[in-house]
Amino acid sequence: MTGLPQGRRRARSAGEKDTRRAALIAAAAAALAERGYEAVTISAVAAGAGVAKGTAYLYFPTRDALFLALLTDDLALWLDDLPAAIAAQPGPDAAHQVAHAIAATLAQRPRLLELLSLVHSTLEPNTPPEELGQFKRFLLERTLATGGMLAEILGITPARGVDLLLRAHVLAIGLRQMTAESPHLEVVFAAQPALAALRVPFEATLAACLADMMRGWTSEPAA
Amino acid sequence: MTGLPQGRRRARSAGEKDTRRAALIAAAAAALAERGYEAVTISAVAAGAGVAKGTAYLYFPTRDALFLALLTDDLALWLDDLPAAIAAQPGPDAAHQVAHAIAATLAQRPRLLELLSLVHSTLEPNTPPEELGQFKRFLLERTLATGGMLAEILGITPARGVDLLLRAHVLAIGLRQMTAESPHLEVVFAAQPALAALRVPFEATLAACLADMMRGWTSEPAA
Amino acid sequence: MTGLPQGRRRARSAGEKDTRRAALIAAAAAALAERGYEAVTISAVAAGAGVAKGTAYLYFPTRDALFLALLTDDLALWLDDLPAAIAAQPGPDAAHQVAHAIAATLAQRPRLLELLSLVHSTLEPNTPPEELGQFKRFLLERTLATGGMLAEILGITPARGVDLLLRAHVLAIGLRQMTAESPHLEVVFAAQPALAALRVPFEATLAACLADMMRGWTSEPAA
Amino acid sequence: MTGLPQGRRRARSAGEKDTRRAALIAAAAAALAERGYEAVTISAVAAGAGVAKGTAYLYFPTRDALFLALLTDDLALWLDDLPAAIAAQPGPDAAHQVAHAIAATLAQRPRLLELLSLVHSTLEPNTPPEELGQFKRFLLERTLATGGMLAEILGITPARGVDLLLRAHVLAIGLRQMTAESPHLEVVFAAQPALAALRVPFEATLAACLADMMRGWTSEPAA
DNA sequence: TATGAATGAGAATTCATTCAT
DNA sequence: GATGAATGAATTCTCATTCAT
Repeated sequence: MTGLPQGRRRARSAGEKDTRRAALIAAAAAALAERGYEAVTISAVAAGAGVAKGTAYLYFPTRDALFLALLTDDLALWLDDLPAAIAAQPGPDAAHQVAHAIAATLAQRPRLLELLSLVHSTLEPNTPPEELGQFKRFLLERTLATGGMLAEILGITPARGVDLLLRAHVLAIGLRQMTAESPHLEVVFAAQPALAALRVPFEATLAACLADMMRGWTSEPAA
Repeated sequence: MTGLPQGRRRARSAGEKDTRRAALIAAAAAALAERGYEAVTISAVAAGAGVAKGTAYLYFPTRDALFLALLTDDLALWLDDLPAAIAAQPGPDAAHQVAHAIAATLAQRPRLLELLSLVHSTLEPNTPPEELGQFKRFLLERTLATGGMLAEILGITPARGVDLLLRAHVLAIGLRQMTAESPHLEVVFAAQPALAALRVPFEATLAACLADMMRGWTSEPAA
Repeated sequence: MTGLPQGRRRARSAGEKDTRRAALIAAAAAALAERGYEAVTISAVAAGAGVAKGTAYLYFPTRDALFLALLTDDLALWLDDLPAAIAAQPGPDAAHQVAHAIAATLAQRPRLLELLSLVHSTLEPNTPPEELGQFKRFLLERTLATGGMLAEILGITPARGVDLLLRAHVLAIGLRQMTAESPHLEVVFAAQPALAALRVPFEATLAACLADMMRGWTSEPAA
Repeated sequence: MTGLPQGRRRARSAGEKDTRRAALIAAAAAALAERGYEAVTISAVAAGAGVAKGTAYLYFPTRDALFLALLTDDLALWLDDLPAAIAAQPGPDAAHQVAHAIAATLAQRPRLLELLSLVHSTLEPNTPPEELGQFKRFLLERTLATGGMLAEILGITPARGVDLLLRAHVLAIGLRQMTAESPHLEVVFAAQPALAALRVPFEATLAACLADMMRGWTSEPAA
C-alpha cells in the first residue's frame, strides 16, 4: 500500500537506505492509524512498505524503536509548526496565544498524542540504548530550542520556557489518557449522565492549565 | 501469605463474602508491589488469597475489575487522609499547603500512582459496565466532596475545587509516566549526563504546577 | 490420531490425569516416529492426543520434559525386558549372552536410541530441575538395580555391573551418532566405496566392545 | 581480532585464498571457544576474519562445512601429536600407554571434542557431498595410517588398530555427551548428592574402556 | 459456591543463505 | 572477487477466562 517504487531492489547508498527507512516509518504510521498501536505487527508494517519482515529489522532493532522513529518525525513536525501556529493564534496576549496554539496543534495530531502517551511507558523501555540515546538527544535539542523560542515570545527566562514545554508534555500525556474512549465507558456514560462531570475536554483543559500556570508565573516571580 | 483462615470453605454470609473479597484485593496489592502490574497473574492473586483461580472470578468479573477495586480502596484512603495532610502541611498560604500536600501524599503512594496511570488506558476498558459504573459513581462522589473541601479551604468556587482535583489527577498520570524508570534509560542517562535536563522530579513538579495554577486563578478571575 | 476416548472432558482424578499424560506421551512417540525429533511440535503432539496446546503444558513444563518422560518409559521397558533377553540369548558364556542381548535389544529400539543420543545434549538442559531430578532418580535406581542383576549373572561386583551398564550407555550414544544416516552421506558413500571402511555397524560393534571389555576384566582384575 | 592485514581486499593468488580460508577457520575456532557452537554466527566469524559475510560463502558452501574444515584441522593436529604422546606416556605396557595417551590428549582438546560430538549428527548432514567427501577421504586416510601406527606399537593386526581408533572415536562422542554440563543439572546434583553415581569422568572412563578392550583382545583371539 | 482442568490466540525475532551491485 | 542488503521460515509458551464437576 505504502510500498516502495519497483525498480531498485537493494538499497546500497545512504540515500536509498533513507528512502527505505522512511517507507517503513510511513507504513507504521498508516498501520497505527488503521489498527492502533497494540494491533500493529511488524509483518504488516513490512508488507506495507513492500519489504520482507526481516528487512524491517535491518533498519530498526525492535518494533518499538520503529515507533520511536515515527514519534521523532511527528514531534519534529509539530515543533516546526508551533511558531507559526502561535503567531496565527488570536488572543489578548502572548501567553494566551501560546497556550491555545499548543493545545490546538496537539489536539489536531491524534497520532502524536497516541505515541506520546506510549513513549515513556512502552516505547523507551523497549528500545536499545543506542537508538534511545539518539531519541533523547533529539528531544533535548528540540526542547531547549523550542523552550528558548517560547521564552522569547513570552518574555520569560529560557529555563521557564523549557519548563513550559515539559509541563505541556506532562499535561498532554495525562489528558490523552483521561480522554481515551472505550465501549464500556460509552455505555456507562450513556446510562448515567451525571458522570459527565468527570469528563475533561482535551484541548480546553490543556489550554486552561497552561494559561493558568503562565499567569501564575506573572503574578509572582518563581523562587 | 494473605490467605484466609482455614475452616469453612464456602462464604455463605455477606460478611464472609466481603472478607474473601477483601482478601483477594489484599493479595492483589501484595502482588502488585512485588512484581508490578504486568506480571501479576490471577493465579498468583488467588493463591495469595488462599482460594482457587476460578473463585476469584466469582468476586470480580475480570482481572482488571479486581485492580479497579484495589484502586477504589487506595483512592478512598488517599482522599480520607488528604484533609489532615493539608492541615499538617506548613506553608505561607492555603494554596501552597494544598499543592504540597497533594504532591507529597501522592508521591508516598507508588501503588496508587501505578494504578492511576493504568486506570484510563487499561483498567477501565477491561472492566464490564456494571463494575465500571460503580467505580465512576464512587469517583464522582468523592471528587465532588473533595473538590468542595478544597474549595472551602482555598476560598474558591466548588467547581474550581473539582477542577483542581481533576488537574492533579491529570498531572499525576503524566508525571508518573515521565518518571518511569527502565534499564535502557539508565544506561543512556549514565552515558550522557546532559540528558538529565529532560528528567522531571515528580513531587516538586506536581506541587509547582498546582501552585502556579492556583496563583493564576487568584491573579485573574476565571472566564 | 492417538486421541483420548470421547466422553470425560476433564481429568479430575489422579487416574484420569495419568491417562491424559499417557496419551500425550503416546502422541509424542507417534510424532517422533513419523517426523523425527526436530520436526515434532507441541501443537502436533497435543492434537494427536486430542487436547489443546495449552493442555500439554499442564502436564509437562517444556517440550523436552515431555520427551524425557517418553524416554523414561522407553528405558523402563527396555530394562524390564533385558533379563529375559539375556536368558534367551544363546552363547558360550554369560558375558557373551549379556553383550549380545544388550546390543540386540537396543538395536531393535530406534526410538530409545534417538532419545538416548539426545538426552544429555538437549533433553536434560531444557528440562526444569523438578522433572530433571525425577528422571535422574529414576535413572539411578534402575541403573543400580540392573547393574546388580548383571553383576549376579556375570559373577562380578555390583560396581562393575553398574559400570557395564553405563559403558553400554556411552557406546550406544556414540554408535548411534556415528550410524546416523543422511542424504549427503549416501551420495558420498555411493561414489566412493572405499569410505565404507569408516562405517561401523551398530549392533555388532556394540556387542564386540562390551564383550571385549568384559573379557578384559576377567583376564586381569581391576585396581 | 583474527583479522587479515589491511591492504589488498582481493585474494587473487592461491596463497592469498588459503590465507583467507585459514583466517576464517581461525575466527570460527575463536568464536567456538567463546560462545559455543549454537551461538556462533557466520556474521561474527566473517567479522572476526575481517571479511564480509558473503565472502565466507566464497570459501565454504555452508556454515557447517566451515566447522567441518576446522574439525579437519583439529583432527590432524591431534593425530600428529598422538605418537609422541604415546611414547611420552608412562605405563607398564604399550596398551596402557596407548589408552591413557588417547584419553589424555582428547581430554585436553575441548574444541575437538565439541566438534566430534557434532560431526555425525549435525556437521556432516549439512555439508554438501563435495566437501563431505573430502572430509571423509581425509578421515579414512588418517584413520588407516594411525590405525597402522597403533597396530605396530601394540603388536596387533592393522585392522585391530583401525578398530581401536574407531572405538575411541565412539567412546569420545558418547562420553562427551554424558559429561556435558547444564545449569539445571548442577541444581539437581547439588540438591541430591546420591545422583553423583551417574556421573562418569571423561578421561578416566575413556582410558579404562580402551585398556579393558585391549586386554580383552589379548586374552582371547578375535573371531 | 468452589474448584482447577482445559482452552487457544498470538507475534517478535534470528540468521543462514542468496544475489544484485 | 567482494560486499552486505534482502529474505522469510518457523514455533515455544503464557495466562485470562470458562465451565464441567
